[in-house]
Amino acid sequence: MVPVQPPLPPPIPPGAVTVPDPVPDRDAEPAAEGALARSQAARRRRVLDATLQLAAAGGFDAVQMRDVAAAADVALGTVYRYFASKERLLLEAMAEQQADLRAYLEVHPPREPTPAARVVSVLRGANHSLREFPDVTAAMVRSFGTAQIENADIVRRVTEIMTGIITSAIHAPERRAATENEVRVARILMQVWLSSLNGWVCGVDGPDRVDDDLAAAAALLLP
Amino acid sequence: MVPVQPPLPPPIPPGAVTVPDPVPDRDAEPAAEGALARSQAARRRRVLDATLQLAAAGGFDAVQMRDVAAAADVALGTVYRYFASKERLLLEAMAEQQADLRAYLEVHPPREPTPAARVVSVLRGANHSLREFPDVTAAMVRSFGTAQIENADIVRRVTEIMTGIITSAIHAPERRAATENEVRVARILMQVWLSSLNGWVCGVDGPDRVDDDLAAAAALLLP
DNA sequence: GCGAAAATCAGAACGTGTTCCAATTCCGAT
DNA sequence: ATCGGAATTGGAACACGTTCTGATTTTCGC
Repeated sequence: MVPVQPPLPPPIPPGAVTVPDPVPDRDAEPAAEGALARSQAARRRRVLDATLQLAAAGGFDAVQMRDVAAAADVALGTVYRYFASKERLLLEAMAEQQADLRAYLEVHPPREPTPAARVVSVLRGANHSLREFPDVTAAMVRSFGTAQIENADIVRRVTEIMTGIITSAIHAPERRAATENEVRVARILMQVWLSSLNGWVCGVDGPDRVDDDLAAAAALLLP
Repeated sequence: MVPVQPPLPPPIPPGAVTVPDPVPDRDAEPAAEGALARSQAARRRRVLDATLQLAAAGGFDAVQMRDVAAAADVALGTVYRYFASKERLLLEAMAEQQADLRAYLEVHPPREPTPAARVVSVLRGANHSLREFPDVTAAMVRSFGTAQIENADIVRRVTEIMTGIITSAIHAPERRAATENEVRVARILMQVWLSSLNGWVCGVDGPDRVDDDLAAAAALLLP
């Protein structure tokens, strides 16, 4: 079992949190020009980094909005200008993490011969990374489980990314549209994944259970 | 599709909340004798009823501990003596609801000819009831999704009841031990169920999606 | 450069979950 | 009937997410 090396980004290299890269605010936006946009992107990034840093230390409860603001060197009100709630903040971080995983897998698709083996390989790799920062995972999964209507958009984005990752694994390395049935199976696997993660971060099951659940489901649902 | 009639208990007949039945505190405890135990059981019940009543009105946010205490005619501290947190309060209500469903199904097992059809029938019936009180469902599912380590026991209880309901449906009406494979399948279906409910209460999907997801999963996993 | 508009800041303030405490009431054994 | 201990009460107090406000700074079009 080759552990897919760096699927999820580490929650933060503990130094260098000031003035990171001037990426555009969200993925897919045409990179607004001025200095404002630049400093805003930097601020947003600092807030997200501070969030991950705090979550890595003590999980959901350690992500206190006043601390996030302080660590990001930003006023509390500014945090709320960028992220409408603590929940949203963590969900955006989760979406970013999943998007990073997807990007990584596009460069390093799984090589196993069968769909089931590929799916298991990808998800094991992801879980491996999640297990290295259990508190970050717990914070994100918990936010996911608490989600309200006002965050439906990010929740949807996260589930779509996860489903996309799984469908890609099903028919990787060939890149073609997924069949209707593949999408159904991928959705089920994503649901199993989320529920299983929830069971883990709640302390109901050990972390291995996540891998086991997914392996069992993949074996039953995929050739 | 015969909607299984009253699988989940209605959140409360809006009247008659004072001094309900003196059932023993939890299921399976030998009904302690004295007046103390009796009044305690009544108190506990009032608190749970008040919780459901408030949840039915406005969901998770409407269940405010001070209001629960007032509605149950009990001091705030007493609520916390019985339920260590708001989350726990809602999870215990959820466990009770699921236990009621299980009890109902023992009397009215599904009659369909195939395991898949029986499972779909049972879960559709349950969903039908859940949809009648969406705010109650949302409150419970949300508590489930937020669960912490200190509530691992109830979370486990709930998942076990749900899994048990599904395994029973798989091989109902004959009552025998479930095979290892049936348990695996039941667990996957339970996870799909929970995830799907989460998607519904988050506003990501419509309520029909829950039925659809379960039907699709059952079709893929069961004969 | 200059002025208007937007963004940010610092901090107060509010609501709700949770904890704590002193006073009181209730139960059960003597 | 009474005493001791446990349960309950009413309410204050605290923590943290969230909102609000007025002052200050930054950005951009002129």
